Amino acid sequence: MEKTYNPSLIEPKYQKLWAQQRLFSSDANPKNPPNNAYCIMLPPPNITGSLHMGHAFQHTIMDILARYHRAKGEQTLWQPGTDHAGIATQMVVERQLAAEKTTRQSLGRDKFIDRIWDWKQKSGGRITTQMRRLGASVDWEKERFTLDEGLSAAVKKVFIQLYNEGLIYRGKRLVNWDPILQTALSDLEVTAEPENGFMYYIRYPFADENGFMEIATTRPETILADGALAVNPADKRYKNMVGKWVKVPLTTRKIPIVADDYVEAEFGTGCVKITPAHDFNDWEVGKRHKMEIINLFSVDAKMSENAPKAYQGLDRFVARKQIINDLEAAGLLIETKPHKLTPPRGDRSGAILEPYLTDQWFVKIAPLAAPAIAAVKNGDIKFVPKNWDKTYFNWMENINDWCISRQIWWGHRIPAWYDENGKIYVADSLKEAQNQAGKNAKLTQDNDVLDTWFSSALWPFSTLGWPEKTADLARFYPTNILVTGFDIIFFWVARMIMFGLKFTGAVPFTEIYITGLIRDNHGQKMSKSKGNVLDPIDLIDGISLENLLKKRTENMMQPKMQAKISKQTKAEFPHGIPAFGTDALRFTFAALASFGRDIKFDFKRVEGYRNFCNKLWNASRFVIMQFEGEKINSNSELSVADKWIISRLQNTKIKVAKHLADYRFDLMSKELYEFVWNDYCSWYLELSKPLLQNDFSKPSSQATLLKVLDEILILLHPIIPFITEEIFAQLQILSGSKSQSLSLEKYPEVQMNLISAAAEEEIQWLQTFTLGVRKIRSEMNISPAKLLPCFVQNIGPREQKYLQNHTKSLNSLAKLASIEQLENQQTAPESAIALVDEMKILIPLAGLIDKKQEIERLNKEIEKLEKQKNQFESKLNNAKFVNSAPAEVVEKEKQRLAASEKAISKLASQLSKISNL
RNA sequence: GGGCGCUUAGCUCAGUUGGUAGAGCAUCGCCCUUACAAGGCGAGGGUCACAAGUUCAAGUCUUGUAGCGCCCA
Repeated sequence: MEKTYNPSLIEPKYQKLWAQQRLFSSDANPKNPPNNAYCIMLPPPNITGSLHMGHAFQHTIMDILARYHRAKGEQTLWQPGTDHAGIATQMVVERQLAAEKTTRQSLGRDKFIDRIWDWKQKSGGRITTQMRRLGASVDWEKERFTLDEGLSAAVKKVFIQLYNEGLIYRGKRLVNWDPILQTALSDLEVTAEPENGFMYYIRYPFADENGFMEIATTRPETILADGALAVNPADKRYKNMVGKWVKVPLTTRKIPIVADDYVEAEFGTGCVKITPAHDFNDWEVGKRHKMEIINLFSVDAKMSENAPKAYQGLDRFVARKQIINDLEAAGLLIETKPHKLTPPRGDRSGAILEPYLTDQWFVKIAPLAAPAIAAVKNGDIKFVPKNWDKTYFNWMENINDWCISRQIWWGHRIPAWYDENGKIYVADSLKEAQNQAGKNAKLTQDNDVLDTWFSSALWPFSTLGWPEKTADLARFYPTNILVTGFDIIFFWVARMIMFGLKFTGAVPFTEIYITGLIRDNHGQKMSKSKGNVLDPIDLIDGISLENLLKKRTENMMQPKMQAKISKQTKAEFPHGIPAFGTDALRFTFAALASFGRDIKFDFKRVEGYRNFCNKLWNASRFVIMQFEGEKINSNSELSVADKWIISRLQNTKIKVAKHLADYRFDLMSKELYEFVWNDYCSWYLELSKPLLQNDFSKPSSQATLLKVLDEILILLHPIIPFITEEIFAQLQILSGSKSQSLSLEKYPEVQMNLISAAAEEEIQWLQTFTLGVRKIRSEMNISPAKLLPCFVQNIGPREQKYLQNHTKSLNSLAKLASIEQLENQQTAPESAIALVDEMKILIPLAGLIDKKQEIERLNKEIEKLEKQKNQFESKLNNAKFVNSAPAEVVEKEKQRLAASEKAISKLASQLSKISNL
């Protein structure tokens, strides 16, 4: 084996091996009845995307679960695939067309869609390639795409059924309209951040008398489509105005003043304009008061023919300027004040959205939401951590109908046809629609496609072959757990639950693990525009500062930021990023996976876990070196040290299993980290060294070294599959066996009979002994290489036995020249002292240790013990404590007091002894 | 405005039914000891945001205050 762990030599090997051997096929381990199946659905990544830290994090977690359950012998399917991402994908290809100075319109619908498929062929699914680098043990043979034939059939079936049940309807509604993409968006695709804008104060002259009403608005261009002015009915200022009419500025129209509770008297002037066609609230008010509805804009947010001639064809913001000028000229503009507002923007295009009146398709959501709420309330589905159910309920209980039509071309085309009279026929095919409409009807299909999330909502069962009754569906559905981020609870999770229950009658998954969001080391969201993005592949392979800078500052939307980003990057990564390897990155993700909602990612952590891999690597080297040319005898009698590490191993397995069951991957990885580094490497390997020198204890040490390492590898394999696979292969060479892969090894069971309290007590004694000597050595500045003589005194039968068992080990661990026993009445030489329970360890000062220093050290130690003693004493002197605390707690406290008193007296007598010398 | 959450060592975070506050990194010593300097041995470092309450006992339970954050409207 190489002296240093080098992931780049290991990882490609096993990536290939796993793929070639089809080790992660979900057809392995089948049993009938299918009571041992385990299934995770990969949240299908967007095909335009690439693997980011969030993916890598979630994929690591899913992989740990998949590998663990597979090793437990369950028939495991981790279902991969990608999402067609309607708008995002269409934008990518439209941008290419723009570069070629053409448009999708001039290309035509069919050619455009062909073009997207071409693009998908070439560069789509970049994430799936990267997933292989991460070691994701998905079943690639089952990979699906949301526009696959089968999945498309499922979408159609669902649409038709919902339509026939009246749960999908078409209607003229205000929707969030993106004037750049020229499509409707669902509520969830809208973002709103505070921005600087203006509040305009405007006069509306009364129609039949002198004077004005004054209103405040942030959108003066919509004046032209006003349906009324409104005031609060309780507002005394305007009591007499209700029912009067005003002239709409810059038009010839007149509108009434109405009273409506919606108006807040304290806001602005207390009088607002109502524009039913261009504001969601106004739409409701308009309906209540039966107002005229004027649609002022065309699809690209320019003034339509419904606007006065002077403004027709103007962009909305140009029109706003013009209208303000005209109002001012007419003396109707009172003032303009700066104002913070939160305009709705499209999450893809960034355009300010228009509430826009169009015909759209909607899912009537309330009847679907009710059972989906119940499923979580009654525990059929559990959120992990539990608190997320509140977020879910909060949204589900206030849910609006879902606008599912999009005016784009890439996606599932809506299976609806219209005849000349506009009558709708929803059907599986044109032929079927024609059957419904009659031979003579001339049918045209709806141009729109469905929201991408409509097909993703079917993912857990459509990927398994639904609506066909496939074996996979029977075996793997309902799936076991969904792993995803809280940002898509509404977009995706809730909709899967609704559709899953509706169409399969069962929940799509029984647990939902909500991961935190990976942020940078300052807690900032990672984003291209902030220039703080880390690419998981760069952490694996490493990247030079130069390339990192290039990556972070290339194609910036705001070139201003470039200098700042360069500076930050140089400060954080002065030498770029070293290659840490996949395993180190995966271990880091596991260690970070606590239940917090934000995860600050510091690349220093990766370094630490890379070091852990190196530690494991070198420990394995040590083990392998102990066997060169030797047979392993696994039937020899175990030493106490052997029993101890095997006992510790059982405890570790118990804890690992518990943490996995609780989805506490952070605690799971910490447990393994500590066991491997502390118990196995720091103590057991060191303990084994003298035992390996002795022909009697050697065979059991060899066997134990190997057995424990072997189990360590299997336990760690779900987290760090590559390095463990490589070490396993090395051990295979040693033992001459020929297992194909570590991932086929059975997960080790806990063996309760191997837990030995006696061995744990004995080794703990040995550890305390060793630490006591080391502490003296270090505090007295004695070289680690110097072998020290040592006396022990006040020895009971237990100590007698332990000393007999471990003299060699103690000599080796504590670097002692000798351990001599003194009778209690014998006087020891002038010494530094350490205690192991009742027993004294004495290290003679002679020439090595400064007396003054030892006095100081003892004083410090006694002071510390006194402090503790006082705490125990004051507790025990408190009658209330003694009377009300459980007896065992009181007893424990008494023991602590006694122990500290004994220790103090021993140290104090030693102190006086050497002080008097 | 409604909902959810956070505040523990310099930094990043654990902390089980309340019972002597922990880890990694960073810091400071001493060591190239034959698995590992990506390492070994040892050390220092905390009024658990603040206040009140419940309790024999509060980082942990309750209420309030301050600061920060996210989601929804």
